[in-house]
Amino acid sequence: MRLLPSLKQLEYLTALAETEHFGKAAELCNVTPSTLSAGIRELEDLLGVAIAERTKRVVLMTELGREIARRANAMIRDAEDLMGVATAHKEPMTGDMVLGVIPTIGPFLLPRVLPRLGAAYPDLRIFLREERTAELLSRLRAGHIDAALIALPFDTEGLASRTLFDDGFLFACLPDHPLAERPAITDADLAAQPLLLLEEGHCLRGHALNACRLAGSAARVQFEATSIHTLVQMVAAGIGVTLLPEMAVAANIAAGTDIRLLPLADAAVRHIGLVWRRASPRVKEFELLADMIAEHHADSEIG
Amino acid sequence: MRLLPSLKQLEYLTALAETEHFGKAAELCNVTPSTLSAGIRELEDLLGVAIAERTKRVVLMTELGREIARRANAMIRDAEDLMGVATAHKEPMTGDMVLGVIPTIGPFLLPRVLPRLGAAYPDLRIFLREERTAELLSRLRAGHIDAALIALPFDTEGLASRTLFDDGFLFACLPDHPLAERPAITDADLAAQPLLLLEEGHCLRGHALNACRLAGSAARVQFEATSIHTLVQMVAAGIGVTLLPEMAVAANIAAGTDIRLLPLADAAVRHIGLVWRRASPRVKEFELLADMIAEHHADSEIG
DNA sequence: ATTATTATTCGGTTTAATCGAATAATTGGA
DNA sequence: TCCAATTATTCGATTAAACCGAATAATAAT
Repeated sequence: MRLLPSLKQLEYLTALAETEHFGKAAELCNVTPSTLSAGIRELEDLLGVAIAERTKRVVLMTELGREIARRANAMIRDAEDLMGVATAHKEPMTGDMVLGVIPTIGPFLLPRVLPRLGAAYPDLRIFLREERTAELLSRLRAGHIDAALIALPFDTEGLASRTLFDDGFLFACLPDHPLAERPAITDADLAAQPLLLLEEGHCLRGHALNACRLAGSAARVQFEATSIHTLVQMVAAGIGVTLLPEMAVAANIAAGTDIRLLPLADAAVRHIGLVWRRASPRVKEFELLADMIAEHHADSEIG
Repeated sequence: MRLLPSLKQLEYLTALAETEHFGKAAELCNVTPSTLSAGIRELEDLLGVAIAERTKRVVLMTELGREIARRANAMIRDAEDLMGVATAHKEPMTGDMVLGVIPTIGPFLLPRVLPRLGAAYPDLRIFLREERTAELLSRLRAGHIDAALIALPFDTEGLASRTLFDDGFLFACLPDHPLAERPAITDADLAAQPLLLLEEGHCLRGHALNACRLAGSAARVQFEATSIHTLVQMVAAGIGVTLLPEMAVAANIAAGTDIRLLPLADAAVRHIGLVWRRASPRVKEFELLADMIAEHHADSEIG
């Protein structure tokens, strides 16, 4: 049978690729430098190629060495996932789970979901990380977070995702605005309105523009806010109008202002979804988590 | 540092999952049953879960065991790929390469490309496998073939691909056909023609229909052939008309018949492409191969 | 030149892997 | 029901591998 490298050797390799220093790499692996050196040597013998040039005192990884280290990294992550499958199967919904969430969902959904989650699964510790979608997906792919709550559509190539529920938009303006007495706001109305939006990078910006079919006409945007709360303050101060997610309105984001909230004639939504790595060991748990959030939302719709 | 299973243990596991028999699995791994038994036991201890139920004399894999074996299989393939990266780097374009090709490309392209390839890389042995696209991609993903020559567009999700050149279509009919004297055939002409096509499963069928914007109207199809050669014979026998790939015409497929070949007014093409697994160790070689085929086609266009 | 740093080599020790024979468990047939 | 055949497992012994620590060699900085 063909010979394969050992995972231990691959760990040595990734440590060396990371540190470019035998001593530090050895420390990372909890072995002595001599052991690590021997391991790398074995690997080079096995592969028949040079992984690191060490003519001088400094270590320099070969281009090929980096490529192999990249694959080795992936394999080690796979091995950890494999271990995770077993532990997740033994005790589902226990231990630590790192959850990413975008800032236009987190503050409005999680305060009501997390208590319920904690009650249902007391041995599960949720760690939250609030970032924008692109950053979350990057961290997700790298294995730094287990799953992420984001708004779709978004490019989730290579990931698994599930839609939990839809989140609509409401038109927000002051009572003295020309549209303030309308029963509903049409696309045509919106097209004539300079909208206040979040700054570039927030998916809500694109989803809001998409909601009123204004994807191309970014030129109509007047000012940019850094958070939904800022957005509300700007509307309340009479600077302009905007579209707010129903989710944020339901969380009383406009409380304490005299902002009017009007429905849109042509219902448009963003889809709130949970995404995770396809090969994640905790797929079953994510399904449970998704169920719980979807149910929670259905409940709060009624109440 | 967290403990990981060894690749050897994972090999034992995959062998056991495959055979469901300790003795045969041991033979596959070239070890004694006792060794394999101990290895599986260690793995179970490490994971903390039962992989195989062996209360009776027969071995029954746990559902979880199968899932873990699936992952183990992928990891071992990754390890082999990693080894392959090194050997491919040492001596590119040598050794064995298994190439898949669809029947509507192979006979027309390869007879002229393979000699050139053999001359350029005398230490490379090409093994061909001629199947339809779906089968090829399935075998590609499973690692049974290294790369495949197919016609795009096709769903190549998760694979890497490169377009080599475009292959147009020609209208084929007998001299006594009403359209035989036209300088070019329009979409409207084609819409009024019942076409002869290949049987279901050949991508050429879809691509030809797509070439004349007839995707939906499969009802217009009269008879089905099992190969392009049959198709030509049917046209020559006066049964009907069809669309033939330029590539096949260039290979003199209609020689010896009095078939008229007319260009299409609205140029439509299929894209000939090479696909491979993204993680394949031979990516660099596939780029070389793709270059060679594309250059070959450009040359033969002129000549 | 000298010193500090760092990868490597070497000998010895500990640990792990593997084998072969014996054993236990189970099934199918006599 | 009991016997024979099959098959996984256990056990003891052997072999191979992993690892350490000290010594060494090579290099860069002072």
